[in-house]
Amino acid sequence: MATEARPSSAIPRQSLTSAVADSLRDKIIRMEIRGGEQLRQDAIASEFRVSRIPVREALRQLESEGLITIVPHHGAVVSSLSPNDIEELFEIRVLLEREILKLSIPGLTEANLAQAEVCLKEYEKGLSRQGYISMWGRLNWRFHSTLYSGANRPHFMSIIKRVNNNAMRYTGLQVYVTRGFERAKEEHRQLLELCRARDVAAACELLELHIRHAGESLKQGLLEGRTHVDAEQP
Amino acid sequence: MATEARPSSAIPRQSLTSAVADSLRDKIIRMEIRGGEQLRQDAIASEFRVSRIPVREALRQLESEGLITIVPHHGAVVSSLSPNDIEELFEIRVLLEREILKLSIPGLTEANLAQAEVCLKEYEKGLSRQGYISMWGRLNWRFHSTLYSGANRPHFMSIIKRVNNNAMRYTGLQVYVTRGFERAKEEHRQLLELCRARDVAAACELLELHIRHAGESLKQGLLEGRTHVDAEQP
DNA sequence: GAAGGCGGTTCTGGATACAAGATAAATTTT
DNA sequence: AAAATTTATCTTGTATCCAGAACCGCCTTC
Repeated sequence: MATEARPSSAIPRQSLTSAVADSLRDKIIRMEIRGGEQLRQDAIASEFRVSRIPVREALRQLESEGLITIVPHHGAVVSSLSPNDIEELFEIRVLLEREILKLSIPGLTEANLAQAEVCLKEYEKGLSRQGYISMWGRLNWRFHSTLYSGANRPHFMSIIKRVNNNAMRYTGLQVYVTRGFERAKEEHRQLLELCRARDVAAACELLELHIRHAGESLKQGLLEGRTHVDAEQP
Repeated sequence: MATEARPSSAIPRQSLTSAVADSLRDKIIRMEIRGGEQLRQDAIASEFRVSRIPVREALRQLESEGLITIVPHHGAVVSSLSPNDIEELFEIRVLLEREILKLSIPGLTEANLAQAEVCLKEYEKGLSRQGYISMWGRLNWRFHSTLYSGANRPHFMSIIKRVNNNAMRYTGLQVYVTRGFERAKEEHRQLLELCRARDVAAACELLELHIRHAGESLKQGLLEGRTHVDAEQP
């Protein structure tokens, strides 16, 4: 019987590997662990009060999600993205999310729209609190994915989620740097209204602008060196 | 057992985990392991003459690549795709590959074009042999990825590769069922010529048709239930 | 004094061993 | 004899342990 030795970072009931993976992913996305940082298996293991086995499996998973890079016999490093990478990720976002929104709008139910509305409402409350950046990222994803749910395209969603995960720590940053809350909020509301009106063309157009502009300003921020994101390696 | 190995080390070089992952991925794509089939850790481990640790890590990796599904305490199952899944994957392929081809053509070098030419030449030789289905898949990917290499978009490529991996076992099937070799070969040659002529619009158009038609006929094949093709098993 | 070996330390990679959950089978009970 | 329960067995999940590679400092040597 395993001692219920109150672990400091409590791991939920699922498999330890998944729990560790989720927790690490979260920390990376929240930028609690920065790009370029080394991930020591032993440190992570003892932090979560587990052995290194689940940690290693989690690292493998995160690697194939593109969040970290594993160099054989040297360890795992949180991958940091160059401005070019960022630009590319946002190109992909535009392409995929425009398409899925187009496919989704005809299938959106009232329940979906209401749920998106709830997300917007939660913005109001959550944004002033301390962890607002990560909160913003999470809400942002919930809002977008809700709008896409009418398409019923699980593979699309899986890829989009992955791309978003990779970009999210930087978008959070971008919002922080440019104080873009209000603008994003406004765009989201407009977007929801266009979806509600089933105006596919206008909604897709707005979404594209929304994503593209975010990408642009983020890339600018990176280029201006306002964050010491490591340069791309050889 | 495709492992040409002396007792001790079944897999040379790189980390065992990566090697196991590569080998398993290959077997799944070649349909040497069918959709729905259970993957027993112990069996895989003893097949490769390794312990279960690298196997488990490899399975995690394959899971996040979408090739298998891991059910906690129950094991890993090769995921099989429904006709709807297939259709969706091909939608994604059209979207991404059209875009990347557009981005790539201006940047294609003579070396790239020559390499694509080589792929086409190898078709001629390879296609009559026994393992032609997997050979076809591999060549197909090499040809396409060569044509996309001018875009310099690693993230695009990574996603496209992943989607292709998921669809590839079925495309092999489709080619087999419809005897589509000749048509595909012809389309590939046309595509190469259009790229050589830097005719972006026509090339993208042809690529879209190429992918879309493959998807359509494959979906048809699946719906007709002609899914039992014995892969090349000596 | 600088370059290059040389040993100790640390970390990752892999294997064996053990615990726990799940499935199948056999036994008991009604 | 059928259903339910318990037991047996198999498979997965996790921990502990060992081997080997990379890093660091020291020392030797030219």
